[in-house]
Amino acid sequence: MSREQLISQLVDAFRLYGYEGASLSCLAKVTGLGKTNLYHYFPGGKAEMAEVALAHVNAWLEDSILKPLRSRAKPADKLQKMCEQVNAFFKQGQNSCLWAVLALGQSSDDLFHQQIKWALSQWIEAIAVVLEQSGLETQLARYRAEDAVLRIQGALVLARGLDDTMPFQRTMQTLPTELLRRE
Amino acid sequence: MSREQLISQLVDAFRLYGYEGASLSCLAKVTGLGKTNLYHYFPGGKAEMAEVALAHVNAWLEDSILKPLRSRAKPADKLQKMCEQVNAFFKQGQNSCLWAVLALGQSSDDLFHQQIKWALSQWIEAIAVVLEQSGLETQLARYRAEDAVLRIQGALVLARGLDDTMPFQRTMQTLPTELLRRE
DNA sequence: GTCTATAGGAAGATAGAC
DNA sequence: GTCTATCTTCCTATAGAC
Repeated sequence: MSREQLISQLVDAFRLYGYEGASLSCLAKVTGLGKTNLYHYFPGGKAEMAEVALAHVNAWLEDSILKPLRSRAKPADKLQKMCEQVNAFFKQGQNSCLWAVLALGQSSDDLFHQQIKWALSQWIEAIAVVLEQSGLETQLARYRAEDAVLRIQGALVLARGLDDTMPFQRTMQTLPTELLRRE
Repeated sequence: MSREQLISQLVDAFRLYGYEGASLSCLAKVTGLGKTNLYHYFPGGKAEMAEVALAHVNAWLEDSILKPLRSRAKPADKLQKMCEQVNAFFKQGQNSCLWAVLALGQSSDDLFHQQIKWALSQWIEAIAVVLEQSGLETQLARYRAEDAVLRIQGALVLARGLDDTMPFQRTMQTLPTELLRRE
């Protein structure tokens, strides 16, 4: 198994069970490796595993979301692409978001907070730029960009709370036009 | 200290540290009681403490949100009142939501899932009814009601992730008019 | 790299004195 | 009701053989 696959499994485990809930026995079972092996790959222990998982998600953001948003395509197309990528990454709403899980689960002064803050900020900023390109006023573009990320996060919470991914899927469908609407 | 105060402290502890993160030592410190005393009040242990905390939040929903929404006041006023209650309950976005913390932290087949699902469903349903009263078509009313709860949850996630409560406060301000808008 | 074995501590929970 | 003491289980982490 490649290191990429391994990290991907760690991501899945952490977003399913949370940081505290994902014990080493749990991580060992999920990955199929012994507890000891996990320390071989990640000498820093559980904290390093979570940081690597977080870095993996942040790399996904950079490659699959931010880069396309910064391309020279049309705003509507870029937002459309973004929603498709998000929909795929979160498996139509079945997966929860590692940022949210770690942000809600831990106290505020933790290891991961900076990485999470950076990722969310970058995402919002990138969307805001796209909305400005479409002709929206700066302040409104920023509000709408925050609203976009906020709705994605909320839809993922609702998916788990209601055990229903429909609100997430509808949000992904309507988001591009809602963001670009005049008024 | 009254039982109400005690339970309120448990709610605070669970939504701050999560279910796994809130150890008995932690709960003992937060409440000022010894670990043993907690078992005196809640023989069912930590699981019972979390269930009682959840029941407390659900009672808040019923009293402070659902009851007013079902009153005979004007739709716009009822939604306005709801946002004020939510804003106060979550301390302008500083507190996170126990439903979200428990829904994201645990695996899906857990003890609390039914209570959370019930609460979110009731809330959405109550908002949908209000929006219908205001003249919105049934299906659209339901979508917007889901969107309302979803945005509140997302705003609370963002507040913790970005360490910034502004998106939450703006959401609370604009939500009533956004929900009622014609289009 | 992958195992067994195990250390050291914190977890949830209980017994029983006062 | 509130304490001290204690039990068992599970946790993270390490040592060391193969």
